[in-house]
Amino acid sequence: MSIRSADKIANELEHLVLTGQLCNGERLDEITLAKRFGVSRTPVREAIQKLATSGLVTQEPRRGAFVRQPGPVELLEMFEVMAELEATCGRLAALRISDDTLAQLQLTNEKSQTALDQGNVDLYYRENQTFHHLIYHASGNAFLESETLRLHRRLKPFRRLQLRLRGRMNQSMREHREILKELVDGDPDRAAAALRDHVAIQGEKFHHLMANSKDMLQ
Amino acid sequence: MSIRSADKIANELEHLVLTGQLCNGERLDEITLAKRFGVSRTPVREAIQKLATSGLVTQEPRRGAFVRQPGPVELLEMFEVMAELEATCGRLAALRISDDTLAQLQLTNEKSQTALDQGNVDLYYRENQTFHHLIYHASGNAFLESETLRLHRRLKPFRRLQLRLRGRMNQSMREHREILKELVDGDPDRAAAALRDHVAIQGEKFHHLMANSKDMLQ
DNA sequence: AACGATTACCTTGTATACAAGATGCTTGAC
DNA sequence: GTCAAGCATCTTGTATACAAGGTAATCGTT
Repeated sequence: MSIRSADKIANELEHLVLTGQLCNGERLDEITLAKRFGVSRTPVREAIQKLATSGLVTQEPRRGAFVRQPGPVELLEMFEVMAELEATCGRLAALRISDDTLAQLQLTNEKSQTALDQGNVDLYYRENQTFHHLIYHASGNAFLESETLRLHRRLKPFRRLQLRLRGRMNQSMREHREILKELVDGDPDRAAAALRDHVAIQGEKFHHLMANSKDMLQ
Repeated sequence: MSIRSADKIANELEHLVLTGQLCNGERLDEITLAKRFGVSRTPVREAIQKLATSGLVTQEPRRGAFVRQPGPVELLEMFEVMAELEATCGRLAALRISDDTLAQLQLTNEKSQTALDQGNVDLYYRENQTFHHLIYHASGNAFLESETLRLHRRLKPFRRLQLRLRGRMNQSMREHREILKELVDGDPDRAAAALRDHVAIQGEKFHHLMANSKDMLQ
């Protein structure tokens, strides 16, 4: 963790946006935030600009920064890209993954199954995340890993929602086992396809969610 | 163009880094840069932080920001990701591209051929860029387009070098024609493969360049 | 003479002061 | 009563002042 209060504030703000405590379109008032965090405007400004470059807020000159939640179209686009990035991770991982990492994936899947049996969504969610992160890392491409992590992080709040759909956790679990199987077999194309489908389905499920409650994220 | 001098300075600095006028490891002194641009430290700081989030410089607390050119390994990793992103653009474009855009691609390729015949590397480079950007856009996924453009921009200085290798322009031209053919045919997998190979070759060529002149980028 | 500690200076990080543009309210005219 | 113009106020953008930590040089000791 950095010492810079600007960085701490950036993380705080990011969390507030991602968890929806700062709603879409809301203006980030520098003075208000400065008071809230007990600092001057300077670190707040730096934090806001950091969020701006990662796309969580838009800046209009002399008017301020506004929270910018992606709309339905952009979200689907992001899931589409996410699917491809994960597919790529899977393709490379199939070629490069170590036995040790395969064992970790196996263990993670077993824990996921336990969580599923208990109906523990939060635990499943965490194990699910571990599963994916292990694959990113197993790609052996640190740049790919960081870029994929970045988008994963960005989609986190939306990804989480769809897990609560009826039967989605079961389906997700089956997909994870399929993915692991392809990685064990070392088949790059099939691993890529399994991961692409797995993530694409998340996008579709999310689409369904949106169709049913348009204003959910407002 | 933004009015904010911070943004202008960020663009200036980015250009200086990408063109190598600010060398790897060099420290970005806020005071020096402020004098150089005729402003105070504030906009310079904001500009530096913008570069930091895009990975062109690293920041060490209380020590400053340092230019960070990617090393050989990271560059190859970036080319690997670039190849996949472009492949994805190609896959989607094969399904979604309009006749109008196909015509533009055709025109661009003809101009490229002219440039090649004249041995005009700069012109070929520009037409090459247009060709790729058209495909990004034709993917119909604005998020994918912007992410791909971002990485394209980041790799620009390295991509450019390999065009000067003997025979590379001719090979590149053939690959472009192949890509266009697959897009006309509307075959997503073949279009994706053609683009992936095209970019992967750039990475390989670049690898050769590096092997021959290790200190080229210092 | 070499090594270490202390100190002075320099740089970054933060706070505050100032400048300039945008918003919104008030006031006046129709 | 309504609309518009002007002005007050508020916010952002920039400059400067202050605080704190890091670097390096110097001085003292062994």
